Amino acid sequence: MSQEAYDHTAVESRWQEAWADASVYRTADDVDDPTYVLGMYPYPSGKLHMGHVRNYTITDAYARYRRMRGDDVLHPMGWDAFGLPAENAAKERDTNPRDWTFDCIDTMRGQMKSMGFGYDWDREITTCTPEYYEWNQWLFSRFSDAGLVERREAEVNWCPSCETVLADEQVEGDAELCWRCDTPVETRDLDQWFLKITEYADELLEAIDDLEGWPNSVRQMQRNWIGRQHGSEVDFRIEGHGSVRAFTTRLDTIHGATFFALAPDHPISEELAAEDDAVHEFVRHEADPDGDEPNGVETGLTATNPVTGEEIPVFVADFVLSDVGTGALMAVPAHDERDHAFATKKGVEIRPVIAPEPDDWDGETIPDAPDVSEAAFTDDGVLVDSGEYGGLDSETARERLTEEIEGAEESTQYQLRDWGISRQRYWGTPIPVVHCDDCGPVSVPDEDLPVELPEFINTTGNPLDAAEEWKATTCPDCGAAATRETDTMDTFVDSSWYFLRYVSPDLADAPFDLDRANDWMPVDQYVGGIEHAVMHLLYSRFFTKVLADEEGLDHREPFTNLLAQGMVQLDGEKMSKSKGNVVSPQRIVEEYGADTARLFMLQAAQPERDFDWSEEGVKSTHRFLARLSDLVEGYAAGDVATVGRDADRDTVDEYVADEVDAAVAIAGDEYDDLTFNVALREAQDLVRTLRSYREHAEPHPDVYERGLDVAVRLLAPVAPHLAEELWETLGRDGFVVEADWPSATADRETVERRRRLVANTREDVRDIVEVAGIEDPERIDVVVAPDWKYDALEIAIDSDADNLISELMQESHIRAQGDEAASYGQDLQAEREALSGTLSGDEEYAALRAAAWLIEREFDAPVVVERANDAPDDVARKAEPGRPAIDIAE
RNA sequence: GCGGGGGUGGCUGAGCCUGGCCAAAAGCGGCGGACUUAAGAUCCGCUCCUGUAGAGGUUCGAGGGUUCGAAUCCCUUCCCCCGCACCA
Repeated sequence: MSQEAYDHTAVESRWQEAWADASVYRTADDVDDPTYVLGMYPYPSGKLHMGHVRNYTITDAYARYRRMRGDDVLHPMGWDAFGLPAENAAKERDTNPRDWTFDCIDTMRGQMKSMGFGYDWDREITTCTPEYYEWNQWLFSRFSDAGLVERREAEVNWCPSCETVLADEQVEGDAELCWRCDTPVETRDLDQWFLKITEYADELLEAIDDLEGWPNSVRQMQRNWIGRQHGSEVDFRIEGHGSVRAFTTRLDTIHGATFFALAPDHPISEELAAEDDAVHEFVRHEADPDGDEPNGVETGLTATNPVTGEEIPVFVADFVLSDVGTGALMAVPAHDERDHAFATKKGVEIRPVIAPEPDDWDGETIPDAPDVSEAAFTDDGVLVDSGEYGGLDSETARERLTEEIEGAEESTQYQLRDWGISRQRYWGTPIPVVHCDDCGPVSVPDEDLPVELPEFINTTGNPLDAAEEWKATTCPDCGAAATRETDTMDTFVDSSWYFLRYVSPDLADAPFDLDRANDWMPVDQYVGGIEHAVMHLLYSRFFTKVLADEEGLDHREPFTNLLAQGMVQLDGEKMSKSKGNVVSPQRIVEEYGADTARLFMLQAAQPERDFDWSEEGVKSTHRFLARLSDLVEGYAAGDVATVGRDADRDTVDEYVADEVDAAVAIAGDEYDDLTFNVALREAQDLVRTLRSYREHAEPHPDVYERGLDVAVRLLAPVAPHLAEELWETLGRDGFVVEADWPSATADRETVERRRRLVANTREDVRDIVEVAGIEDPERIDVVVAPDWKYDALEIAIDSDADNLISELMQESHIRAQGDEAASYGQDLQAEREALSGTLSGDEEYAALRAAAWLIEREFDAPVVVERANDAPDDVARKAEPGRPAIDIAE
């Protein structure tokens, strides 16, 4: 047999063409409810990288597996084709974003095809085409109709280098750098378009609990991002400035409020800065919200505590953030760490008003106040020194105080902000609005959509601003001269509903076919990188909910199961161009073939874990495929000496047949769980078993051929080209991609017990041979326990009687064993709690006979497997269920 | 700080939810053997300690607990990674 690698290039291109010609990945519009398998569509940056390959290998393998299981499968692909890099690239290359993007798409589509990814390319979508972005505009108008669009001036993150607005999420790190170019981000006030995602904050938060197919980490990140907090708002009066509202989650601590603090950009701080030099100095120069130290300046004003009437000093402090709560807070240094630090620094009183609840608290006695001189006590407890509220527990006190303080009310705060979708860039969806001097901003009527992008103009600012002809239009309402909105949409708008477009990608009068979407959604299995845990996944959930409320979609969540795939690393480090440690998928495909790359990736680790790329591993995977190829081709070519097809099966044949069953039973479970690594190990082990079957025995053709056939099918989802080639070599009809998944006659528990029995018995023989120092065994007897012991074991497992022995003795055939039964009964009694089921005596006998050749081969001695009745008593006596007696003659 | 995930044999890493078949899968590395002129590849074993018949001992970050029985459940504690964070 040769160890030459098979010609992967020829094999792969041959089947890629055959699949395409036969449209095997096409999902017809009239299927009822296909299994929807989706990988996050890529930004067409130029070439596929290993992260893409891993992502799409996972979805492809799963899609193929589901298809073999008999499901209709929807497995589409598209392009997240708008975005800033295209503009930058166009400028660098003196071309335009459209041409550059489509070039990239062509390259990447070709790479995907060469990887053998089985997409329904008839459903391909490209977000930068008017046919797609028209529906972004249409949806914008629907959101607008539903009152979910707002235009307002907002302080935005502005990247001076990209000359664009960034979402909060696109600003990275404490240094606040642009996510694309690492330039420090500035702030600007601009009129911006917002989608009111906060209207859905409660549902987005609460529905996370039901997303049981999502990883906990992602669910938790979304909860944090939404950041809902229940508390109270309460008014403090500041002389000369009226009432100032503060939000607190700890209204129970209000008697301990010893100062009041305002954000540097709070309106009152601004007023004070105008008249007070110290405040001005602080607000304009000293305030450092990003620093670790809380800084502040005393204003000389006092605020009136609405409960106690006490006058407390007012500070302007940089640890107070204007976008948190109300931008003003009552500070309780005794019970808040940050307030404590500030009070210590400024010498403000620290007055404890909450004591830890005593262990034996009677619910009435007021405990002693805790010592808070060194650190705040931040837990809930019992109120002390709080007037009529003393002795209440924190929670009750909060409720009563909220009720009884004049003007106080319950309030819920969110960290989630409305989604600013305006971008001052060219390469995005034009926001479908016209600005009219008389009518203000007016939506472009649906019949005038899409508002298409004009030709690209190479300019430093926003090219749409420079497109004078395009900008000039008329007001849809009054017909007067008007100008177009020049902002484009954040590309996350595109990706918030693209999974719906695949359902009906060519539909001309709606974004998606509602009936079909209701049948086909949600996505059953979504796979992508963890970096989209918050933005893309949250926005998609938001869109889905709005479409459910406004457009009759029957689903409120887009993705049932989510897999966040791990990174492909090199020597423990993330691959990146800047580190120069990138492995090119292109090279791997050329050198080893797509099947090798796919198989290596999936068997290297569980899909959600990071793993190290290893050239050695790739080579070893490639050799495996070559061996498999040899094995199948050798058989097909008649090079394997087999027994006649009508020969009886001997024990080796039975063993191999059992192992084939075992592989099927285990691999199927593991594919279901997306633990490809385990499934593939099983398939690889099966190939190894078949090889040694060929080497050490004359295979039975039925058994051997079924083994090869099963191995090919188990590997088909991951190594589809070679599987297809070998499927044909075996003379099977049709495509393996359309073949049925193999079925097993044994369940997983049985095959695992069988394997364990065989493995334990083999180990025991080795132990004996070694420990007893047997040089050259002459004969090995393996004796399976008598049936009555299996019966006794079963009774013992089911029994809850105190006296097991008397229960056993009620069985006449056990009682008939006399002392032996009593002795075994005592053993069972002693291990009562630890007993577990085994195979039946007959099954054990069959399994051991089938495996006997392994022992024979290893020790070069005949092995006799027999039932207890046929063996000498002194040997048979030691046999127990799950543990045959072993007698070795020297 | 809060939240999430982890700490397992020389290394990587499964097992932990649903306690017992766990001295603990698999891979790598190492050792021995087969094949080969040789190397490579492949195949068969071994790889915590002790042991002349399948046994015993000590292990799963540390310490306690529950249980007939704990890598697995509970508590305390230390360390690592990820996300969020001067969030009122």
